[in-house]
Amino acid sequence: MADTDRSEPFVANRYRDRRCGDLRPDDVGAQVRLAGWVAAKRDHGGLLFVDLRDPAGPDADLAGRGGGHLRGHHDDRVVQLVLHPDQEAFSTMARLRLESTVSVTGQVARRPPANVNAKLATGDVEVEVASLEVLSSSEVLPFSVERDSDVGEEARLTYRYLDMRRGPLVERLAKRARFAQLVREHLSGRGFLEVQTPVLTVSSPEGARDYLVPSRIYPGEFYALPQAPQQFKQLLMVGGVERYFQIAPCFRDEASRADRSPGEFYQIDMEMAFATQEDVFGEVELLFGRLVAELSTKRAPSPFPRLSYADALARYGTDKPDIRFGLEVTDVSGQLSGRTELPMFAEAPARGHVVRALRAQGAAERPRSWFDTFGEAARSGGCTGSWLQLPVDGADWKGPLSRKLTTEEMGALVAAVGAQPGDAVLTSVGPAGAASTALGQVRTGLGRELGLADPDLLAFCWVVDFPMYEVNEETGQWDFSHNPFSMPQGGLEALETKGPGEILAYQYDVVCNGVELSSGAVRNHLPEVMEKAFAIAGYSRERIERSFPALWNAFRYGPPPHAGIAPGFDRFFMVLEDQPNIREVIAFPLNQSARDLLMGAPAPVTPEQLSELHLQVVLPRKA
RNA sequence: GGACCUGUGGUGCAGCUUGGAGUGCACGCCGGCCUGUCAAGCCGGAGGCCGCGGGUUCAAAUCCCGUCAGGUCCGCCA
Repeated sequence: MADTDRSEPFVANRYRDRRCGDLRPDDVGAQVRLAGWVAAKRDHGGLLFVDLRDPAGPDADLAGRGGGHLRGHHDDRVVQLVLHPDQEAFSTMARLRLESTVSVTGQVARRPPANVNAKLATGDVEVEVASLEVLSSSEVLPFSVERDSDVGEEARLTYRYLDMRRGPLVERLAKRARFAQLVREHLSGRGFLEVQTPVLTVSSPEGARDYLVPSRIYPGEFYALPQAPQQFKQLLMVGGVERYFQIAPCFRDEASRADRSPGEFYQIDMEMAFATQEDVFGEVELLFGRLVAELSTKRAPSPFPRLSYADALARYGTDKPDIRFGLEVTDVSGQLSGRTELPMFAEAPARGHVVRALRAQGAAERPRSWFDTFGEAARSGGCTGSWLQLPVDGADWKGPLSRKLTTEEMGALVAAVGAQPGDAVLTSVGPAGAASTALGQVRTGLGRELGLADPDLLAFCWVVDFPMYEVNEETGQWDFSHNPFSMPQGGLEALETKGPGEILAYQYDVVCNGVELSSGAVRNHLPEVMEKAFAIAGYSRERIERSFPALWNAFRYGPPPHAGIAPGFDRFFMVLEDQPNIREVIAFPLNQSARDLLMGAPAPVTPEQLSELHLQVVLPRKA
């Protein structure tokens, strides 16, 4: 690769005139000055070896491709120094702790053939130290900075800078930087204008909890950090920007998950004027295709397959399916409900219920507790879960259904899902949406446990036709199921003639390997349609005006039809890098409880600060 | 808001099921020896409120309750 170009900006100074990791046999005989960390010492009493490590260069993300898989030290950044006891430097170095920083001068020497270290890029040479300057000394470290050492995450976050020195994290940060560069280069080349939008804005009544910032000059008033630049990007469309993008900071005061950073995260926020859903899909497939091609060795089939929200739920039991493997949920309503005497199946159609089944591969001899977990999951979704365990080695059929179904019925069920000896068949009876959910959880678990998914595949897919509304469990009222600014399919006519539960939206997700990467929509740019759409969710026109004054007003002055999407930047990169959690791709992440173990945030402030902001703290009463 | 898992010298773990002296492993740390190592090696040593509080018991790292911290999940995330 072009790593020679990348190391070009290196400038010699009083600390160093070469990088440790760059020394090669060509340099034998040269006088060099090197600076870095003492990564390892091997003290033979009459001879002292030191591994001197550079800081990570601009091509740190490439380090892993060479010797990065080797155990030991930071092979691409390290060179061996040799010190002899007749020098002043010898005793100084012998006393110096690991991870102290030094600057040394010396001569590059060829190693004797027997002592070449093939694991080091610099393994053919070593530096005979002539002089040593200690630049800083390190105390005993809280944990080993060795590349592959096993360190708990709590310690890594508390001493994030030491975690970085180990190597892999900085290599990911370097790759993340290239990821961001590529996004900018690609989208700019496709005619998208990068615009930065405010971080101090107004609280929005919809969506997640806001982070609030008290105003000093307006007592009792607050800014809010944006959950996403949603309204700003739509205003840019009204303002005549043809295509917009931004690697946008987003702030949401919500609980975190392994794939969801607490507090703050970034989105590749995009919006296009005079554009359709198809236009958005086309641009995203181009962008993602390029990102994968240039940053990953995995395959990403394109164009991305599409499935409707209803199909995703029915076939995979989730709206974010991992389509890298089969084991799809099967609708067996027809097979069983008419034929069996078992009331659970027989009466399903009369209740408007469906019967769904899943081939649980290799599950025939799983413990009772495993099946009970499934049964409990089905019950909590308002469904009835049951199962059938196929015979193993000529033994009996097992599971509740083996006692309740006839041999013919069991045969039909087994045939319907394609079960084999050693498998089990799980069934779920209930409302169409819910019936597959518990089965989908089992499918996901089996996929992981049995390793059914191809690890070299990035299986993107579009999930389209999300419902516009759903019933709020608490209030019983119709709510927007996703973005309230989405255009309903069928427009005003659909809103006026269909039941809220029947109306679909031009609302879509892009999913990869079972992870939701992004939501997007064709926006509702027509005030009269908007008014009707909000009315169904119980919003008066006055409330729209009050809640979204800028957008409401702007849409009175000729808004273009527009559509967009906002792929999660951190999450996409996490999937691309196969990282188990999102903190691994963030330099200074908050922990799961939204606490910064390094800086100590959040923290109390002084009474003076509170007073200046016209705030009083009222702590919750202890229970 | 809820569920589950984890918490043992500086680090990573084992010990907990079935209570019996802080018992063990690897790394690190301190001291000594050592001229070709490269995760150097050899010898010796120090280092512990078993997260914290309460309970059961003759006796608790171990069992029970509470609490704090970290993680995973559900709710939540338009």
